[in-house]
Amino acid sequence: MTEDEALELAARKREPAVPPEAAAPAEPLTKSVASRLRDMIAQDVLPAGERIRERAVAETLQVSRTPLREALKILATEGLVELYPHRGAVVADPDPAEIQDLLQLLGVLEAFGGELACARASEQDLAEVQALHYEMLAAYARKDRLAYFKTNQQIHKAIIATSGNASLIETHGRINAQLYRVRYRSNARNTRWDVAIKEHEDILEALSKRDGTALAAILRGHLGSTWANVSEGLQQAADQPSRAAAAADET
Amino acid sequence: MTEDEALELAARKREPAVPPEAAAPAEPLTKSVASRLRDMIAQDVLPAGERIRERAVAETLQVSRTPLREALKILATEGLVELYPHRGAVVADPDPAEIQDLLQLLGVLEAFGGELACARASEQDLAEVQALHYEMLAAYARKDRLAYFKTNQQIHKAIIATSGNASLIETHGRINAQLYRVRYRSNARNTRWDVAIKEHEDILEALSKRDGTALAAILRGHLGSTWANVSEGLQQAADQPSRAAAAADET
DNA sequence: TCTTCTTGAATGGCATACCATTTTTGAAGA
DNA sequence: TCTTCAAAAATGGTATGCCATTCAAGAAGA
Repeated sequence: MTEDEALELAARKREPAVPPEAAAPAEPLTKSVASRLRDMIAQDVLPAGERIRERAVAETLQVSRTPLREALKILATEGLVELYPHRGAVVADPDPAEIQDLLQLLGVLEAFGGELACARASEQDLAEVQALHYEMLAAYARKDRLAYFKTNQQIHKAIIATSGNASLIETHGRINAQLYRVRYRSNARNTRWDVAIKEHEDILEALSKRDGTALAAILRGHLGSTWANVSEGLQQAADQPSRAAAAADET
Repeated sequence: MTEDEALELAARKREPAVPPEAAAPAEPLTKSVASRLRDMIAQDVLPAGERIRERAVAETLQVSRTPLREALKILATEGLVELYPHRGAVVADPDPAEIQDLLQLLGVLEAFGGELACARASEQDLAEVQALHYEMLAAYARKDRLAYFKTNQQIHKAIIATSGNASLIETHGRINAQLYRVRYRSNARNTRWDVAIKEHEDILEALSKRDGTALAAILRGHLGSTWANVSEGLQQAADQPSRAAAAADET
């Protein structure tokens, strides 16, 4: 990875000669660092609870500490990391209560988005969600959990996007990001897959009928299933500690 | 102001001799700069749409550009300023559509908070809200718009706080901050003061009865009144430009 | 052997310096 | 007088260095 990034850096420095498009505003380093950190957190490259050492991570990412620190402030505001004065940053590790709070809030946001979507969506928008739904069914048929997870996320994102409320879209994205890791893990061991599929059928039906009230109710409850699965997973993890936790105990 | 801040700075540097309490974690500069900027934006010291010159503002605040820039990243994430690559930061200036989106979202958040509050609030919590309500009535009786505004904000904040959902509290605060300026101005010219009071009576009644459904409905609609007043104010401003805008035209 | 204190290494916080891009200004030409 | 272009000033972006605080290791004492 380090080599690729070095090449990328070199490419960036070469560019100024002939900018392909004057419209390209040249994204600041801070922003791209923030994106990469988000990915690293989502993919557990930076595991929850782990301390982020500025100098080490800056070197890994081939940037100086300044943009890294600015990116960390952003992630802290987004709730993905926590900052302790003079003690550095650690990747946020929400406890069950926080996860439940986040899921409930997300449910409320999705319910609102669903209502608006029913009122404002174009036929094209509805067709796109329908298409994603079929893609998800395809992943389900193949028992491809990863594809299922991603398509599922896309569907919810698409519904929110068609709400047309920019602040809602923004806020939903933020809350969702805080839950990404948890939901990803939950998806991997989901024992209620068929239930989720059924709920999605209901979601699509309400949406195509433009029944905002019904859709809102379904969406708000939909994450209840997620919570049931997540809390079950957490319980299981508590009873039977993972290898990682056991290894940590050995030190 | 510069002198006070210089003194404050000196005080900060003197402190390390004998820390009064070891429990005081010494707030980072970035955080306090962010707070001050938030205040400056809320109070129109930094007017909406205005460009923020890093070097100038840093000097005013008696800090270097580093913590200032970190603070700006935070405010940008919060939606209070907008960052344009290589072109700097400007104070966010939401247009009517964005304001309406924000108000609707805030309404949904408050409705959710109200539901939870009805379910979870202690008698003590309810008593506190009731007390704030009477304080607000006092301000209304005195036609003290500023006191009314602040108490009003406190009431809504208190209800959300008793919801017990940390993410909701956080998110609500953020959306509310984005609307602070607009609502402050709106309050100053509100022609529907009596309507707002009536709605607050209803809010208190539903809360004391712990009727979550009713409270949610009222709170969600409550901001509709705010929107009516805000949009009326914006319309008026468009018809009859303010002195500030006129002065700007002269240049 | 365990506890406590001291000392040094490591880390984060902040300021400063330099570079690239953008904006402004003013001079030349139409 | 207006437009265009070029040079310079200003501004934001990034890297680096120094300082204060925290953390870790080891020595001294119980």
